[in-house]
Amino acid sequence: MAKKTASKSKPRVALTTDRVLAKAVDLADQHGIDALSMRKLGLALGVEAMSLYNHVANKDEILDGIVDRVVGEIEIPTNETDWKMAMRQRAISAHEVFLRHPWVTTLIESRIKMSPVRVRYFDATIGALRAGGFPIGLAYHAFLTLDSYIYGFTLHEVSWQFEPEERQDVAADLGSQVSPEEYPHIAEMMHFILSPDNARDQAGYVSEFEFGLNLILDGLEERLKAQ
Amino acid sequence: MAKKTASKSKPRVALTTDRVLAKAVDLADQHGIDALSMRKLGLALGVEAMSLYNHVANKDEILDGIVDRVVGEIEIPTNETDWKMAMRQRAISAHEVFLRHPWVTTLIESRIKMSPVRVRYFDATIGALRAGGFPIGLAYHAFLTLDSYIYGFTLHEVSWQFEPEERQDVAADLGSQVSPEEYPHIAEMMHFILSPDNARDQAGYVSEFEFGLNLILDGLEERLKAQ
DNA sequence: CCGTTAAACTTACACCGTAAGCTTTGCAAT
DNA sequence: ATTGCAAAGCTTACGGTGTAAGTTTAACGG
Repeated sequence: MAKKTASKSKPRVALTTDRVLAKAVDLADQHGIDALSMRKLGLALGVEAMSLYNHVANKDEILDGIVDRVVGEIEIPTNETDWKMAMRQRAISAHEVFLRHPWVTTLIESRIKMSPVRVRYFDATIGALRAGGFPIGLAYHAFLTLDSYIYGFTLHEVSWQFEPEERQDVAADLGSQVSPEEYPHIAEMMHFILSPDNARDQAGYVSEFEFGLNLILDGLEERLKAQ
Repeated sequence: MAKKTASKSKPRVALTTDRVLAKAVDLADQHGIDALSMRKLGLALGVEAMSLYNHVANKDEILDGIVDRVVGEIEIPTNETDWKMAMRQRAISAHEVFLRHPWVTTLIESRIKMSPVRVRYFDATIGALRAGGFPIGLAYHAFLTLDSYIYGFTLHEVSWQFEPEERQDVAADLGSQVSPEEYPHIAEMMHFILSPDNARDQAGYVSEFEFGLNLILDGLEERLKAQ
């Protein structure tokens, strides 16, 4: 009963790259990406910071890895539906995923490392457009336009997300700086945003996201027909 | 010749908040936003890091300040042209400014502090849309859609900007990972992007930016008519 | 039972933002 | 001209960061 089973105090549950990345996503989700440091990540895993380097090369690899994991959550277009439906589903899925992991939007564009996950995502998207009759040039433009909108909108959205009570403070702070005489249009817009008329569409930002999304999809359809 | 005019070695050219921010923009432009530290900024101004705190409260105030300066470079819509022209000019101006200061795109959405500069920018934009006949709700949606696209596209663009020789390496690296059999659409798209056919439109990304921009503007016009 | 080896830990370094306290500078009032 | 004082500089220090280098521990195959 000596060595083999002794000192059960530390079973050492075998760290893996996967467990490291999963915990990193957890921490980022809970405390924001800035709070993700090697020491804190180690702590959360019951390990010293330097031990992490046995499973990842450096912090950049962790950032690449967690972005990749999240991108993997986005539903990939299938060829079973028409291109417009496929693109809408993809956009909405991406939007949802990014809202679930708000820190990704600020990170994703700075992580240009290609990975199988992202390559597959790109390929499926372009493929759905090509299957819908888009020439390659138009498909490329369509992809760029859609993704720019998705990232841009979501980035905007997560940056301006406040807790309900916070929202009042922010509005008040803004209101104090913005005299309605000097900036009538801002005042009008703020009034509109905070009005029940606008709040009625329940999820708030959701319908706002879909406004631009539908607009772009309709526009693409037109460009496609004009070919 | 004693005290008063002696020791001319250090004229002490009087640091100001303005000089601090201007130099901060310079440093960010030259070496990226990550290289902007209080110590390096002080060094560039011939001053110790802590002296900066006599002119700015903290680093966040510097970040807010330099974003504000850059936003101030964007041309504000005037009421002399129709809304579509005004929006196009604003978008193109913003795009140019962001390319001049690539670090801003990653920073602007995390700096939600309102300032006179930004308030004026918002107000002028909404104002141009209202003057063009947009109801407030549609103006708000139009603003959100356009800005999402502008930020999203530019963010994408600055992240994927490479030096000419680098471009080859990246393409090669990507090519090695992407077998044309496995990912035919990616391969096709890469071929298209690198082809002279696409490179012909000189500035490359410019026409790509304007594709989506025109698409959105046309779509907004349609929505406006449908009112 | 022991040697190998993977994976943990420890220490150390250069950087970061900034709080607290000290020193110099230049102007205003005497 | 001298002095007083406030503004704006400097110095030191603390707790944080990523990670290079070296050391110890634990698990497993022979």
